[in-house]
Amino acid sequence: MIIAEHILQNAVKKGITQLYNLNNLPLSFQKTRKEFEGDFTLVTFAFTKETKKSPEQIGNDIGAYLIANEPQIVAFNVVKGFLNITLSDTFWLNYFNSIKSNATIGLKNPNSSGKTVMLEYSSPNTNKPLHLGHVRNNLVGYSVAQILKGAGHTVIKANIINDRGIHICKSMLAWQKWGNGETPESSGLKGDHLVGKYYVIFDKEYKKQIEELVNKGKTKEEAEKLAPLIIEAQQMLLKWEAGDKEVVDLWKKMNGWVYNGFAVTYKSLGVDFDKMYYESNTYLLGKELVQEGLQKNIFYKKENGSVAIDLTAEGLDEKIVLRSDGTSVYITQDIGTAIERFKEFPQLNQLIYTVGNEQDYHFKVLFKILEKLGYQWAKECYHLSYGMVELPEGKMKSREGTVVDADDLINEMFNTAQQTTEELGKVANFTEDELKELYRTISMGALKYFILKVDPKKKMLFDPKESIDFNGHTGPFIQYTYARIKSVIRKTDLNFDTQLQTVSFNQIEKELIKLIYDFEGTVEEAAKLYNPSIVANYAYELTKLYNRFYHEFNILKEEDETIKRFRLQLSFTCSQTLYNAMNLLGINVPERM
RNA sequence: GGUCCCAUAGCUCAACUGGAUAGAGCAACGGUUUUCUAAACCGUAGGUCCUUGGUUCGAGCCCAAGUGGGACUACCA
Repeated sequence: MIIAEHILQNAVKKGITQLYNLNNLPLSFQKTRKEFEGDFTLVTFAFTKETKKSPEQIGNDIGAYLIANEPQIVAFNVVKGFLNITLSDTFWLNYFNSIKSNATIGLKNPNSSGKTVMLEYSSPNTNKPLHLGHVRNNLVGYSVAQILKGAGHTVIKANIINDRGIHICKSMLAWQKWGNGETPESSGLKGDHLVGKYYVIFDKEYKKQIEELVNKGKTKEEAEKLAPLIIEAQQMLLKWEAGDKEVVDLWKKMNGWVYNGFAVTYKSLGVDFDKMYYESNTYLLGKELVQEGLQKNIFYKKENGSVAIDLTAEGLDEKIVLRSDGTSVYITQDIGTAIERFKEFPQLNQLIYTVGNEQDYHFKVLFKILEKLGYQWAKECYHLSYGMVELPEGKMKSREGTVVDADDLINEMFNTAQQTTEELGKVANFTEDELKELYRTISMGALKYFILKVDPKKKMLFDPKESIDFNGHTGPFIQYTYARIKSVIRKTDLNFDTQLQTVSFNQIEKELIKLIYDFEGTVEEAAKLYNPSIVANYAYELTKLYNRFYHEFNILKEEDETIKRFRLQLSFTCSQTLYNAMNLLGINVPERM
């Protein structure tokens, strides 16, 4: 329990009451910056108005009070409006003793918060393989789920597969026309790639037809609607909706290929789901709710028969929720599925959608509509909006082939990991299987860390010409440090039997303990903000500091037995903290590398 | 046209949500290994935090205007 802040809060509160007879001033402590002496800092500018004293005076008053009245506080200094407070070494040692052998350091007990969250992520289309943009979605979604679990929430990971619609029919039609019965087995292609190939073929042929029509004098818009291929695809969609056996069988067959392909990619990425939804089952949901909304006058019928909602008062536009022919649009089914999920899971407190920021507007509208329909939980719906992954030349576009394919990238990373490891030549006694496992761990560590270290909200750049690094601020650096600690521990007997009573630790050791102390708050903050990058950057800070420690001080060769034991325990606790932090990111750490 | 997002070192990203002298990695340059894993460590160099005004004890962060970039604004999904 964030014990240090607790002590400071209470002591300072009492002090202010006694010194100035003031109550309920908001106190906020921050970590003291490295350049200054101290552990925590109280900013005293905030109290100048109430106390009518200078910030320096206030700092000195409170500081003196703390020294006199709180035995755990041993020193203070004042710089301008900053009161820097130092806690005793005993306090930090006690803290360390209390957590050092705790495997779940920083994490709350599973399901202890009483809050249940459904987190939807991944949500692929079944007409093409996954690319780097999807990878970011999967990694962010999975990591946020891990972090929310770490914060004690119950998390249901959900995936809604976009398995129907005109885009699926495009692949199907192209395969029918030009596929010659090709299968994943006959072609040696991964199922999702095979289907994606025909999606691209469709687009190429479709563009040809458009061009021909334009040459015959049609406008581009007319040509896009008149091209025989698109008309055929639309007919196929109608047949699918009517349950036409031939179309449905083809659809099942090709979707099956895609699912097999996705399963491989998901396994590589290390992501999984508790609940699968399929749009082919849910796309009709929401229609009857439109009737309900009409009766409540939340929606209105337009002259042409379509149904809409007016959100101009909210700063949004008018939005169609049902077409004039009575069929639904995308948001209709989103309304339906949201309601369905809260019915299916009555204990649900929150619904999180991991979807790119290009859909910010869509979700604003969706949540507003749900709110207007009177659902109390509407305000607990949250769009976990992440930025696009861009290439140096701009956004990735599937149809134009300017995408970084997920499987290709994963394979490349694997090869780089293998090559780098072989060059370093430290794995002579690994078996073949152990090596493969190690390359997987390192390559995915590099890829995942690369993506998760940046704030999900921001767009990020990926340059395929520059391979993802294995040195510096990277996943492998953290993994290496973990393995390094394990290597030291393997050489001796680590035991926590006796508590350390008195150890005078050096500056870096104290900083390490303080940093370990920060982990719990870091996890809480990351959970509050749905932001894995906070955990990623924390892990890096701890790693860097540990390496400095490792370089400057001996552990096994230390002659003073007490210090040796302390350093060993401290190293272990660092490794455990790194393990937990990386686990929140979905990154494995190797025992040796 | 309207709405929203973004702009920090040559490049990729931080900055604990308004606090102290804006930090890392990569790239460049120099150094460290008979010692627990050199995927490491130490050092040098690199900044008009897009611009201009405002708010305040204090602004990279808040407000206003401008510049540049992006997304959205379908009876597509």
